Amino acid sequence: MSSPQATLPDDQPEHRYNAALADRIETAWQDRWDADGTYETPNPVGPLSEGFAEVADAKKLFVMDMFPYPSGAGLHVGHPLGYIATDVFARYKRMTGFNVLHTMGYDAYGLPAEQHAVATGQHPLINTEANIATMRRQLRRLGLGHDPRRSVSTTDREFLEFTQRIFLRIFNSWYDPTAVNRLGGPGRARPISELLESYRTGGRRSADGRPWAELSEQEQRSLIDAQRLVYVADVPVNWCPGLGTIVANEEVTADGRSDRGNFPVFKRNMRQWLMRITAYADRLVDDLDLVSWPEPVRLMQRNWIGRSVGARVRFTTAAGDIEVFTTRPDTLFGATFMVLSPEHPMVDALTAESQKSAVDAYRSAAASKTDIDRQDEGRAKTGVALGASATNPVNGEQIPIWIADYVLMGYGTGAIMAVPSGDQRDFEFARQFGLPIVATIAPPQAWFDTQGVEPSLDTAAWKQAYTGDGPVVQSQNTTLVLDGMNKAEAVAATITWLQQHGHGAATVQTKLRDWLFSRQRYWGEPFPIVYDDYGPVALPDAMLPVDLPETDQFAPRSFDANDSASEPERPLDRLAEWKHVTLDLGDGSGARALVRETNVMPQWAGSCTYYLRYIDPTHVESLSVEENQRYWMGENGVDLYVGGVEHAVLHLLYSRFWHKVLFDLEEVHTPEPFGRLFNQGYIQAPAFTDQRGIYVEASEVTEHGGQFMHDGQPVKREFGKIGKSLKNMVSPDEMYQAYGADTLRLYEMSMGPLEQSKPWDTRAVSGSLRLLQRIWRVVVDETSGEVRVTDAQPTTPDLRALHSTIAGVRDSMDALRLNTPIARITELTNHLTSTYPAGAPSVLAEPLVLMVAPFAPHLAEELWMRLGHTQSLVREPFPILDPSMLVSDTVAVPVQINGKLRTVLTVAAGSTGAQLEAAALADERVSSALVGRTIKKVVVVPGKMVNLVVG
RNA sequence: GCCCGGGUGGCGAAAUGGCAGACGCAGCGGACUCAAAAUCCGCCGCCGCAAGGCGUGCCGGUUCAAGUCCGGCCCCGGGCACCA
Repeated sequence: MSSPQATLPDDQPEHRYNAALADRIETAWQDRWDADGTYETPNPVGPLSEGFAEVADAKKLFVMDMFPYPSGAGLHVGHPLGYIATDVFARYKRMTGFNVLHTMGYDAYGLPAEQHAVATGQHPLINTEANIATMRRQLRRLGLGHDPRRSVSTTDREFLEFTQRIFLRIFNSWYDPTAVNRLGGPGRARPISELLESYRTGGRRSADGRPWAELSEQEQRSLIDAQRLVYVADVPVNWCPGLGTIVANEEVTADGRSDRGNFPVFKRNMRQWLMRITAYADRLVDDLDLVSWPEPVRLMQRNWIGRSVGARVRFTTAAGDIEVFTTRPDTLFGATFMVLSPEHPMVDALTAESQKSAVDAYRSAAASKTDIDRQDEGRAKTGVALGASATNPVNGEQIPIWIADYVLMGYGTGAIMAVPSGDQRDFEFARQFGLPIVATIAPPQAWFDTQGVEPSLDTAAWKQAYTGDGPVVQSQNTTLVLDGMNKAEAVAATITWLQQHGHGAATVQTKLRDWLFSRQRYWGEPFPIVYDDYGPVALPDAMLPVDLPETDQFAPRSFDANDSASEPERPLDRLAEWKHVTLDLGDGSGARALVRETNVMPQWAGSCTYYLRYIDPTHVESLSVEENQRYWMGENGVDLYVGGVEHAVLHLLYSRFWHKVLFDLEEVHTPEPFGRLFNQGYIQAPAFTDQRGIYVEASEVTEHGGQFMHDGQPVKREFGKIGKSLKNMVSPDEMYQAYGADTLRLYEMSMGPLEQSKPWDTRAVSGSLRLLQRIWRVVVDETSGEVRVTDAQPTTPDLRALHSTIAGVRDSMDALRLNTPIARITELTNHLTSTYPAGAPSVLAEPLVLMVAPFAPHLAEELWMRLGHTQSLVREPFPILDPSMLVSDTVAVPVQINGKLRTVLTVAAGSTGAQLEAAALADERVSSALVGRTIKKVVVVPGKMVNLVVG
């Protein structure tokens, strides 16, 4: 693509606003802002409280960006989109009287730094700190108004201590579903000491009913540990011996191998740390009503948690009870068979001798199938009968038990009752294998009509299952009569009956699973946990932080790639002196030999609660100072949180979970961390592929007559997310050099709606530079450098232009519609430059400068100073709208005939409907169009429009 | 297949149900200049000499009036994978 004009001709006016001048202005103002502490925001109390008295009456505003991972590649122009938007918003809010907290941190634990360390043998901290320094430089050059004192990294020692401290709060808690929480709803986390006390005093007993005192120490510890919000359990994971770590589903290829290294991956159970996020499933769903977030994100979280209300039903078999989960207990009389997942633990016990070989074959076929294979199978149902039956609790019928891979072990109980008349998958399965289909809900006439089928309860003619509502039929026994009820009534009646007869109970099922919290890596937060003979023990807060020990071996131990039984050996396992310690935990046991936990926390840990660090960045004695936290979090938490939609589920769900635990423990005081969320779009850029389909460096591609060429060869243009992988990076550094930071800021904000993805076009940046040049010329003479504003009085059209701009800008800022205010500012600028080519009245130039300040702060500060002000404009009041200035003597009123525009009348403001109608009819273009036609109706909206309906 | 977005000039985009295309990029014409750059002035949806007609993915509907509301479909982007 064409490269930006880095230099401009030599003979341009000496004081023209160009890249070189912008660079001088921007650098100077950045230095002055730093020196003056312009963006330092005071806390109510503590070390950062200086100056708070001056803003004590202002409203607070806490603005946050999703903090970045400090990548080695530095920034590209896609990164700052959200950062500029929050900065524009924060600057606008400062100018409208808010005390604004805005800073930026770094989410610096993570895999790329570890892999770099493995490759180079250099400690990841060295590389991480260098990357942070680069990003800080690039962001500072952008002129972001961040409080530098609050800029933290998750790897800072104080931050590490903070993260470990929160971990211990969660570890030392359990979830009491019967307790009333601070919002008055059911369920809250309570200190583990209260659970212990309840056992000690006899309020609770072990599962087998023995009192606390009769339990062994091991039994006591296990009983408590099993109920913590952080616990150890065997869970199915993707174990990759070749890498020596567990890998995520998305890192496993379709043929069951690791993304990196292409090693085999084995699904097996392994002891892992988990966080009990499922305890909060209901509140995580319900409290989405408390936040103003984009509806799609709330929907994604609801779907991810996947709450469905239904019942558990027990079916008896010769080998014991099988429990199923169903959302449709009302259709129980239509359950004509049962399907287990191939991995269900009771399959072996239920399989008849005659079916053994078929079942084994099906099971191994299902196990070896990849997701891709299953997908290719399309809709055809497969399965094998076990040769056993179960008793349907409502009618005593013996129904056959099958296994099929459409039933998943990971959801519900891994077993379903199949109701083919009311579930399409069960219907297809029944048709495939000739199983009975019994209708229990009578479909309406309309349904049969759309099917083209004669209405009948004889399902032989049905083409598909009926999943809708309708009167229940064929559903009664001696103690339960559902016939005639609707769906909701029948669900309730069935659940009551199941409970009374001991066959089941109402339950809520979620898709959400507990959060796997341990990683077999080096570059993460160590757990503040040691083990004694009975299990894990929390370190006391006074022993925090647990620092990462020094080493130069950062990779986990890898094993023979096929050794599926191998056990992970983590980097910290090799550090025997660190791992084996003698400590006095202060619990009365004295100094004793203990073993440290050698897993580390996942990268999510650091991003869960970093907003609390921004509030009190140096504080370590507790999570934060309550007065500061209550001030900044207010009623609704962070006032604006901006980031990419890719974090819609995981980060935001984990963060909400931790916050809710801390809320229950009265460490924080809002039910939700982020009151308002905004997702910015991506910046996309052209990317080019050669004839082999390989990406080529986009900056080296040239265009000749509509044909894109690279290295003499034609290449194909695509569009994609800007970045390294598509070789279409555009660095902000290039933009600073060619245009200046203010132009880059203005361009990114003017590209289009913030939430939309949009293509980068370096050529179009010049339009933003030209606007800033015109604003510059409103104030400064390009040749002499003299300030050229005048004392002239503004005219009525001037004031109308000014105030319509004020109205347009103010209207859009709160909603983060940041592209249209720039258009309004452009209009005002064009009005001033064409009306006053030799210098505009200062009463117009000053508000123009103030309005552009959030977008182009350096330029605005410079002009403000040249206009004679000695104070920074950062806290100068934003121009205020005088609505009377928008009132005009005349208005333009469109006249339509049959809805089509015919003319526009200029009439006196406040004309009545009758006057408008008369004026319209008197218009020549209207009357000529009306020749030979009759007016049937006249619609007049006074001040707005006239529409003549003619025959 | 399901869920979530989105389809408006050559391009990025504006538009509380009330003048479609504000503002900008690119382009075209003119002024200034020896020339160019910069700047300034003007043009710039499509068809048509014009009058006028047609235009917001497609087909219908509601309305005096639809880019906007309703129903159905098509295409593009993102997410999920038989969730009982």
